[in-house]
Amino acid sequence: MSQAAVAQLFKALGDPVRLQMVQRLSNGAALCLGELSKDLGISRQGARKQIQTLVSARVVQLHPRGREVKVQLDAAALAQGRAFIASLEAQWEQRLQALKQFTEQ
Amino acid sequence: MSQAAVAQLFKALGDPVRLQMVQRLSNGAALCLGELSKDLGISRQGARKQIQTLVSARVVQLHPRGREVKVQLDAAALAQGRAFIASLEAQWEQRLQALKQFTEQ
DNA sequence: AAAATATGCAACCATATGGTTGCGAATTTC
DNA sequence: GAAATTCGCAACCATATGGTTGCATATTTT
Repeated sequence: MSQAAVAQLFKALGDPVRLQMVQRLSNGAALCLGELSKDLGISRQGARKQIQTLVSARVVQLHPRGREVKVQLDAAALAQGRAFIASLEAQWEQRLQALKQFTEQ
Repeated sequence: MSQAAVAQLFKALGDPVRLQMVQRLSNGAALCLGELSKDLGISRQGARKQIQTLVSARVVQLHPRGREVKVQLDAAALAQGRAFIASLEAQWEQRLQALKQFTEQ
């Protein structure tokens, strides 16, 4: 994944409302737009815009089902985010190791 | 960590310039403000504001050293971000398992 | 067919964000 | 002590963002 794509992913997760949505989707059953928009303290249309942000960042996918639209979490996005952080941590560890060896010399 | 803190962490990582800074810090040696601000396509003061965002999200710490200020990555922040995503993935997996069992019945 | 439900579209608004420039101050270096 | 380096502060600007309201549309349900 490109730097820009990773940044967009983290940006999408970097909002309390969107983060709660993602948490709900990972927790429970499949939700439609209306259900996912409840109890967030904002209007349905406000929530809809946040969901669109998640769609654009590929954190979530939409599946129209008759009158309603199901929202599905894309676990691959989460995996990519976690992998990116892990790679940063690996480089950091490597650097610490090199520094330690230098000190011991 | 609170939801808000996690959101702030991801928000801090959710920008190309800041993400590149974090990558530089995990990669190489310790950098001062000026060095970290180079080759980003923006001014020193522009970069300084982005660094402040990283400080506020506790991704990075500042250590004044005479005339210059060293910027240090806080690996704990990365770990917390990774842990949060991992917990989401765990819940997701658990849900998939439950669904699978239901289908097999 | 009428009513209820779930959603979409668009305009609008206040504030946050990412960036700039100009200038001053502290610390090294020569 | 003068010059160069590194940084801080503040004002300013354009655009993005997070939210609202009003209204239209498609699908179920009764």
